[in-house]
Amino acid sequence: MSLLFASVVPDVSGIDKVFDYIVPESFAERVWVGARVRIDLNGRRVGGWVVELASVEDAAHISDRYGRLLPLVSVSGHGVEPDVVPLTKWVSQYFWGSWRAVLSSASAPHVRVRPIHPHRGTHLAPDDVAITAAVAHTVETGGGLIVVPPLASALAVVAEAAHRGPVLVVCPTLKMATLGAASLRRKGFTTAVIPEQWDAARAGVDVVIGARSTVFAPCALLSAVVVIDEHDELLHDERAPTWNAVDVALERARQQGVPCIATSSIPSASSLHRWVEATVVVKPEKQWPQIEVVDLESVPVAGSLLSTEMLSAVSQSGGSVACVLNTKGKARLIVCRACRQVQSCGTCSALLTQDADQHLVCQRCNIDHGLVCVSCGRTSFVVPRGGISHLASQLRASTAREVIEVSADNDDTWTQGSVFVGTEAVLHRVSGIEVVVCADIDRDLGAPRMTAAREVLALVARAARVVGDRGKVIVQTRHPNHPLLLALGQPDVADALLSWNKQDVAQRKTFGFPPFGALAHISIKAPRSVNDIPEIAGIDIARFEDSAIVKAPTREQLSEAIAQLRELLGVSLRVHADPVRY
DNA sequence: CGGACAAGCTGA
DNA sequence: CAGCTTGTCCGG
Repeated sequence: MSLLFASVVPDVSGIDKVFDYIVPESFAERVWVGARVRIDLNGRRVGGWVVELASVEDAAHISDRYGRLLPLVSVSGHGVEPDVVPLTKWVSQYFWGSWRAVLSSASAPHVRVRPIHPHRGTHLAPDDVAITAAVAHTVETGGGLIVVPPLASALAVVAEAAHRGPVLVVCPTLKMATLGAASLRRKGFTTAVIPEQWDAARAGVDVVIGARSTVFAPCALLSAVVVIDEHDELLHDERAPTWNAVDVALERARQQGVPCIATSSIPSASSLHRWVEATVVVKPEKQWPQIEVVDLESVPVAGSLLSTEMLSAVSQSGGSVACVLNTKGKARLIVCRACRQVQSCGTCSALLTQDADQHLVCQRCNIDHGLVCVSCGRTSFVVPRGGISHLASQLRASTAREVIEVSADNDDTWTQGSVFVGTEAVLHRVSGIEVVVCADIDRDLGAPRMTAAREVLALVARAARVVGDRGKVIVQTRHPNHPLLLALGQPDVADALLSWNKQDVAQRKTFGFPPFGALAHISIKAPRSVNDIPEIAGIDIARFEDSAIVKAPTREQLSEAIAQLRELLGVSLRVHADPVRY
């Protein structure tokens, strides 16, 4: 007689182990690897995923180890695709997180999956010669990077790949995926948008498309994986394990023996490094909008952000103009609405912040100053938004057009064709923008971290996409000789950016930063502290208040060090693989 | 995670 | 030393 056994990962946080169960004969037909099941665990009924099935032919060998096993309670239905289960395990190991968390991100939105008849679209003629050639080249070499600026070209890459068979497409946002799917359907492809159309994706369509967790979605007869805008930070999951959809897409493609194609207008350092031999730059007629780099030193009024270029763009453009002024990293002031007093700590004079209960607290000496103004005792405060209101009022004084401040607590419907002032979020919240002005890029460029220039580049690329190739981006700075800004000012921006990018990659090599070394951010909960981190040979540890950055020459060495720390610190240790900022 | 159990602390 | 808190281990 043969017996069936299932290894199950329980869906309980804090348990990162696999447990074995007997599969009752009545379930045997309905259990598969990846299925959601219910199990008895230590007297509790909990959910879980089957990660392995084994049948034992000879009952004589079973007695001891298997004699005490419990049966599965029930089979709930769909969880993870069987062929994706090994991928989820790889992700949990590579990014130092729990298997359970990855299985959870990779699971179908419902356990009930309705059967749908497979439907493939008709194969159509390719529509862009340059892109056809680029895709052919990357497919031949087993995968690669295609540098294409506009979203339409990225979708042409998807269309070209989809001519060859079903593709899985990972986008930074669901919004982009939905728009992309609509455009591909107009071209005659069948699509499934994840997570909504999970069932259709399993049954079979030309294009399975969605945000970052789509990298785990089903795709019948998968022939290629495509990642759009591979440089985008949104492809990183912020929750532990902090996996990155590009790395996961590559591993999925490797496991399933299909090519992985990434597209970007401003490739990340790791992709440029990884695909040195398989990078194709596609050059359509016009790819980037006009980019103007303005030297703020030449502004007539000292300290003002109102350059002649900005004002003439405001007066000449018929459509909306967005002025972006990031206030990231600047201290947020809390000001009394009544007496205008800036709230600061009486003991150490540090600026106060507000906690979840609106209490004014000093983070330096950890004192709760209560709910009232430290000066007049009233309870109503305002948080001035950095220089945004200031810039808006200056603009109002200089133009007849309507100037609107865009902020988080202000979500009116906008008048088209106005001038909008706000943080980077303006680019996502206003439509019909013709001109973007980055009013003071030095605030972003001067951020004290290795990735500052890349973040600026990502901002400019986002602005470029918002205005389209006939719009205009104005970048204002006091350091027009910064290599990145010099590149942005070149007539052939695409070319200049690519060489800036390669130079940046070379510079990272000399510092041993990713992709040439491995980084992790670790945080440590009480009762343990950063002082419990020992020195480890070959590992660079930068200690902060309750966290540390760990750097190693290779990922293997870093893995070893983290295993060692896990052993020592246990559950007090939380690991963030490949921090986006450092 | 949550229960079991062991070792440490307190008070009459 | 009962009764409680705190910490560590384990689950199939």
